[in-house]
Amino acid sequence: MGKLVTEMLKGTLEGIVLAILSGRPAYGYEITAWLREQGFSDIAEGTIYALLVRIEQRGLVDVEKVPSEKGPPRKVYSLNDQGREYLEEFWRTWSFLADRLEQLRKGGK
Amino acid sequence: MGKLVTEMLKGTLEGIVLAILSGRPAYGYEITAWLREQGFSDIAEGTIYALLVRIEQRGLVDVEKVPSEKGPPRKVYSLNDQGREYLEEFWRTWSFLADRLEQLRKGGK
DNA sequence: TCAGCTACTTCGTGTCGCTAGCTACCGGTA
DNA sequence: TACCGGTAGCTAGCGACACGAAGTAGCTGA
Repeated sequence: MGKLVTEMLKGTLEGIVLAILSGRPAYGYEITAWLREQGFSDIAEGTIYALLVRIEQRGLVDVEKVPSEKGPPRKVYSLNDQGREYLEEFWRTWSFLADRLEQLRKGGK
Repeated sequence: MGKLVTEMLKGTLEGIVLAILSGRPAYGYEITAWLREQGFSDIAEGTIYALLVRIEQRGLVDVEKVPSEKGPPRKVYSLNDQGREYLEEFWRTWSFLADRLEQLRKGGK
């Protein structure tokens, strides 16, 4: 993947992370690893941490510091009510966009 | 729509415009109007023109200046072979993203 | 004459992901 | 003991992109 996906991730990566957190609490390192497994081969570590800080400051997640057996303590994030609401708004916006795109793809060729 | 869609448009708006041009040649004012009809209520005019300049400089489109009955001459853009190739690459990237998102939406709740 | 539509251009701003670095804790190995 | 690699988080500077606001210019009709 290249620059194309990088640009597309702007705005969607946030929703992706919130969607992950809606399933289960998680910490940054874990999320990064999971994303890489899913094929987002070149998502930068720093990006995830910065994103987590952002959504924390917006009050979309709760944070708990949990000691790790191997390494420094983990910051475990979990989606709160406000975050869940925001996630739904995200899905609405995403559906809107995806619908237009799908129509364009069909009509365009 | 608000800031959410603005961020999501980064990277995708380019593909949207290219997809439009793959159906038929068009000029900026026309594209803006069409997008607004489609529900992209707050796409800024300046954004489209800047985008068109960008894809022209990358050699994805051919340009022809056509006089208008009412107003200054139109710059009509049409997708060339390079643009068509790029559009396919865009669709591949988009599919990848959309697939992950769809999976997340299903699994997440 | 001047408002209003058509059509394109440009500049400054904010957001976001990337790059590239850093700190710090732990285990195993040379 | 010294060092490396894996785990875990943080930060500063950068480039790309959409937005907002303003401007230029051509045409029509009141």
